[in-house]
Amino acid sequence: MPELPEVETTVRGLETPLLGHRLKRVETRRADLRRPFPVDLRQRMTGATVTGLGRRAKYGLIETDRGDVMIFHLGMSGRWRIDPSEIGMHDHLVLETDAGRTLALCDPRRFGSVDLVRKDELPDFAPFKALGPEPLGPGLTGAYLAGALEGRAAPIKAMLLDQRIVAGLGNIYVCEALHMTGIAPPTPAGRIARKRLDRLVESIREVLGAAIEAGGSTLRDYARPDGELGYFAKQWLVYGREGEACRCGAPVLRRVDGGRSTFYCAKCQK
DNA sequence: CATGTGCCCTGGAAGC
DNA sequence: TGCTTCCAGGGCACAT
Repeated sequence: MPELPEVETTVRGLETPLLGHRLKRVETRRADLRRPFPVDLRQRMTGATVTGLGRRAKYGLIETDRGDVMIFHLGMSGRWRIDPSEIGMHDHLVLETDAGRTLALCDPRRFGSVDLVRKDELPDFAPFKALGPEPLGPGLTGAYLAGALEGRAAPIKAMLLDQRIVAGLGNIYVCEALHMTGIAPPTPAGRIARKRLDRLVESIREVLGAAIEAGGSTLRDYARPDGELGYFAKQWLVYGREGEACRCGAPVLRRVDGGRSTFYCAKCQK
């Protein structure tokens, strides 16, 4: 379930096996995910040493001493398997380090992607060009949101999922943040009072922060035999809880907008 | 430009 | 048990 917190946790989990290590083997096991793997991926990554790991929105970044950055997106079903007992049919990219560790990018639905760009050309990487501010960074403020949403008639839920407004929010945490703030998902984005936007920003930070913390705990025990990164504990208040009681006692409802489920409480969210 | 819709792909869960 | 249907964390192309 890769949203921003899981990508962040994944990137942190890659530090130990990758940071400072030389890649002695880089193998793609098919030609593409959402789009083709870079044709020179193997050539440019083999023999390179990983000098840094990072994240931008829901993209993970792996930097090498050659000035390259491998950018991965986990799509809907992607995850890195660490030291898998065997390589499976959905392990589409496999890295082996000088320490003998194996990392497999597993993505059954193949909605993910892998790109390779020069570090100094990162700002020109097309998918990054239009991204809005990081939700956990200094760029996301009530004032910024007020400006970005001014005059917009679209539902606040759709606006928060738009990566050009805020980069990295996904369906789960948008539902959770709107619930925490008490804003109804269909509310026209441009008509939300500034004060509520301030609180929305706080909720976004709180919800993401808690999820990253939970992911961190998951990470600490992820050294299970299969070495897989685990899933986050499902501690959501509305997401995936249709029919259950909200904290207020009213039922959690589900509606579908643009083909995606929205979970909310009609009593808490106005 | 702003907004809404459909599709990419597979597997797991629920329904019958 | 076995078959069918529904559903899913994202992003993008395309129509209006």
